Amino acid sequence: MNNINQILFPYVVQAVSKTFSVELTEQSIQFQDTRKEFEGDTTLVVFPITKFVKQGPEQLGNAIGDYLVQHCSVVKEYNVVKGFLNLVIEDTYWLDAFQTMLKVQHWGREEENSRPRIMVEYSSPNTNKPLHLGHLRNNFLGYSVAEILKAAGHKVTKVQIINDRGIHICKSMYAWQASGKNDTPESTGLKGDKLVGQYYVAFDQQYKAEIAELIQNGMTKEEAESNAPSMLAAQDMLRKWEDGDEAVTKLWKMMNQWVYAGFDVTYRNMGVDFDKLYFESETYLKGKEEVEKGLSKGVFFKKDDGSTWIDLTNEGLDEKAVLRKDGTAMYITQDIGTAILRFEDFPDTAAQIYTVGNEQEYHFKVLFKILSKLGWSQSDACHHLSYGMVELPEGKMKSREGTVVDADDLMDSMKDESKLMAEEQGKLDGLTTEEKDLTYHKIGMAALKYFLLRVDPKKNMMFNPQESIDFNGNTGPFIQYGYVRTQAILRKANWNKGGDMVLNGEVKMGGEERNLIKLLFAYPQFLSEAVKKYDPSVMAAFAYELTKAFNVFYQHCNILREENVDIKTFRLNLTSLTGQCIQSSMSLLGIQMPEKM
RNA sequence: GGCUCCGUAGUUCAAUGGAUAGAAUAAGCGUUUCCUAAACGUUUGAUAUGGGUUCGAUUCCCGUCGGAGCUACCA
Repeated sequence: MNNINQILFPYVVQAVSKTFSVELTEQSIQFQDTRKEFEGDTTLVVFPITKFVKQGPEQLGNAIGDYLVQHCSVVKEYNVVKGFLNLVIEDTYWLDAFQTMLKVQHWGREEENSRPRIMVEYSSPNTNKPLHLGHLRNNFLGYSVAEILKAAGHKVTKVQIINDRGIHICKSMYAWQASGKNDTPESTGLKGDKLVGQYYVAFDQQYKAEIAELIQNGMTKEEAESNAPSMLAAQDMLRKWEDGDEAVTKLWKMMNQWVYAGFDVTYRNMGVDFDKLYFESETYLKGKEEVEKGLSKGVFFKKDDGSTWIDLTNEGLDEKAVLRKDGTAMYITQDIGTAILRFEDFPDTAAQIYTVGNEQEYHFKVLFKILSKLGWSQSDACHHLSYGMVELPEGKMKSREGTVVDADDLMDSMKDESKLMAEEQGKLDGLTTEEKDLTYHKIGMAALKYFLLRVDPKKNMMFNPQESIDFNGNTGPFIQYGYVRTQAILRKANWNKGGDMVLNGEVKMGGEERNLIKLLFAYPQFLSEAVKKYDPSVMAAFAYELTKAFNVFYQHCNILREENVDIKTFRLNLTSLTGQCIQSSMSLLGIQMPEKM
């Protein structure tokens, strides 16, 4: 409910109480924004009230409207269409609201650190494969939700779990060693993650070939899969790694370094960062400990074969294994360890948000239940920020079929495209090469980030490499362009931010200005909805609506050419605040604004 | 088999149970002697299907059809 509706609420209650002697419940008073084809700023839906008052909707609407115009000073006039009471609010109300917004330091945002700490986990890629399109959605989402929570006043810690342990790492290590080539990122000129990824693929190919051969020699598929020499060698490596074998550990460290160095480049390009990293190689033992503790408390139980389980059948879930019969840790074991370690590292953490694909919804249900049974009450507030897949026209991305869209390549091509377009327009003449380059980057990333974030996170989305990313319409660059316009005007006016706002009552607002003020005033409502739903697309929609409203205003109202000084000042202030809010809301999506484009 | 999610213009996305289902793009037409036309205006075009609840259903419930995912001592 926005501010104006909060003001109106008691008057509506009064109106019904005084005219009909009926006390309304809170639920029966429903406001919504007035549709633009009708006159008004806000609309009371009358239907729910007809249940309490025996009157036709139109009659009732008129009665309430009359009362509001007489008793509530902000209501200027009203009209009733069917069961909808459209209320026109006085201009002075909006002008006052505008003044209030100008006085606030960062309009729309809450005071920093005024709300409890929330930990946001995102990214957490497999170290064997370079980052791809799906990771981009993950990273942009996680980063954006963290920024949104911050803007809403939360302390935020951005974390990532590095999956640097397990058989998959050993596969690449084995393949690298077996090739005997001693390739390094330096010797090949490849990014470290790309190089290691190649060896992971090489392993897979060799493994497949071995299986085929073994099957031909009479083995069943299952036998072949577990007896292929390369797999045996990788498993042997894993054992050695767990025993702390020096040579294996050294190789593991070296190859992990390569991957991280490669990822760092990609992260910098993406514009995301982390406050703290957790390494699976360091937390899985913690997980085992916590499971042992839970076992003695009776949270878990052992089966005859020695494996450890939890029974969640009473919670509507299944039994779930948490330790193998040989006592080794599983995926969920290390997640338990990591979660608890984080609660211990940051005792003021109210909740953890996990940005992980929706195929793991079951996993997180189980994890949160386990944490709760282990006595971590914060787990009730924990949230799996589940997002849908990014699909290609040919279906799912499959590395085997070469349909993986590489994150680095995609970001580069976005930048190239924005460069092409900018050069065609020639509006960046006069900037240095570095400035131009930065601008291309900002525009390309805006197109990509906005494309991935404007969609409801939980839904699968379609990405067509050839057609999807646009620079016109409902896109990042469109919004950037709106911002650039605001800045161009302010530059020409020699506008100092926070310059004196001299508004006298004579200022007559047009519909364009009014709409802009209404939207700006709604910023906090959009933000709180984005927080509630952990949904950046809410902010994307806000930035887009705001930019559209500004463009209409720009098209229809003179700003610099306005002769009346009061109106000109008013419009410059409006331009300034709009620019500020566009920048602010887009920064919540991790999108930066260029000064020119 | 069981469970979860999804199905909206040609296409990509919107819509706390509310008004004539919004945008963008594509296609057509128009706007620049004037603050950046990556803009603005305008025309055409959609709720998979059958029931139910409701004053009112894209939204909630049930069935059918279609798509995705989960249901590992994998991660």
